Amino acid sequence: MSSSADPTGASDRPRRRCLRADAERNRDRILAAARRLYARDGLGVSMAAVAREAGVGKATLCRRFATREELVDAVFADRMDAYAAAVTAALADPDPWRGFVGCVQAVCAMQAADRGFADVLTTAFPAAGALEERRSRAHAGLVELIDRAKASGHLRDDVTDRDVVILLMANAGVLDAAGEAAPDAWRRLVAQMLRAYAAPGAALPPLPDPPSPAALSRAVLLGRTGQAAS
Amino acid sequence: MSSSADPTGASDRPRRRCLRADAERNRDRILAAARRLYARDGLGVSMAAVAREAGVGKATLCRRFATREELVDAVFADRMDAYAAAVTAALADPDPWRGFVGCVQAVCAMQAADRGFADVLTTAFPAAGALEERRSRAHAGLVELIDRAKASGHLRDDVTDRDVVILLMANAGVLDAAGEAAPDAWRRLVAQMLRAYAAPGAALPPLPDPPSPAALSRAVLLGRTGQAAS
DNA sequence: ACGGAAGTGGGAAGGCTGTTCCACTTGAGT
DNA sequence: ACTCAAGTGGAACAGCCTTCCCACTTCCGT
Repeated sequence: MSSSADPTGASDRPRRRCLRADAERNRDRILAAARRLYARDGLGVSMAAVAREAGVGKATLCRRFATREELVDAVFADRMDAYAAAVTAALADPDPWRGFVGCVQAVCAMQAADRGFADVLTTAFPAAGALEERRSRAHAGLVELIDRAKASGHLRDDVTDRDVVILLMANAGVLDAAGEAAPDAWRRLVAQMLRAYAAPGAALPPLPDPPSPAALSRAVLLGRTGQAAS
Repeated sequence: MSSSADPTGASDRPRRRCLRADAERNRDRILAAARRLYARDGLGVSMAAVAREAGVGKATLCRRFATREELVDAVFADRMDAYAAAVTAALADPDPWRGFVGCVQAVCAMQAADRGFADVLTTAFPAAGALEERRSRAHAGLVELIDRAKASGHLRDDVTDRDVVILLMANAGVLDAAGEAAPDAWRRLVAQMLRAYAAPGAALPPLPDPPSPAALSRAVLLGRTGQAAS
């Protein structure tokens, strides 16, 4: 034990110092299963369902991730990185307004592609370490992006980063309510919102068509997929 | 029995022909309790909790309202009437654009005042008879209101009734995510959205201040009150 | 190859939910 | 007043979730 190379990394990490090979494999299976279920059904999925999907016992899941928060934290770390990357890419755009528009669209698209991520973006957990740290880093970039877009004159002066946070919350609501019956409703929301943000004269992407009346009323009639509100 | 006056009305109604006095009282207590709980916590409240709050047995509740849908239908009938009334009042305004703005604000305020109603507006139940009928009537008025506002030149031509439905969904999402930490965040969303709807030159209400960064991040950190998403 | 420790699954316990049944109470008509 | 059906609450049931424990398996270092 003293001469081993400790292949997985530092041994001074408080928990999960060095997992056995099969345990590591199970951990990955759990993460993959959770990612799949969360993306489809949101964060409400039960721990038991994740264990079932992963093909491991409930005890295994509970030991590896003591709380749902820990699991969520591990599952969405890379998604949060993608968020930060989108902000960084937008900052690299020579046209700040175009960067801002693309960034907002990209993040909202990420929410649409992953219901769990939509929840995560607007619902953090107090103790969620890694996730929270990444989010705040991305947020700082967003503030910078907004400042530059304002300076360019294409983003209205009274728009703030909180407006974007509110948009993310709103988008989550649309995704939740529209569900699969009107999977593109969110695009309409985002386009309208960008129109509100834009200073007169700023270039705007074309407004996508709204969902058909039938699709939207089907969405309303079907209601939120699971939980019937709550 | 043959000569009784049947005080409550027609005896040919399929269900609930004529409740005994104490039963009627219990029914009212159930409705009041449900109204209270739904307004505070949304439609996710369990039937058992409603029965507990009303001080009646679970069986009584289940007999009176066989399904959650039936209960919701009865509870929100009057709220839906208020919605229809808001549309009617807006139609009576000589300035269609002002009527439209006031109506949107009023309905979103109703959502904010009653989380259950916010859910109901975007989540109908297939068999919800009375409620659904009222909603569609109100919606017809909304379409009329939109047409008039467009004709007045103050509402953009490409805005449709589906945009308003999407706004209601979005608003529900903001209320859900912002919770009590940022109880006015929805006003900002609605104001921005109206800015997007407005044709150049249309009069707009002043943009309310966004929530403080602290309040909003507290909201994000606290997360959705109950159910943790889904 | 082998022994010990790390890791495993399933079952038990305890908590929710919604539903159904049944012995008792109570209101209302005569 | 008296009676009987309408109405009641609580117990019992089935189903889900989470948590914990324990006997068994599997890996890993020597």
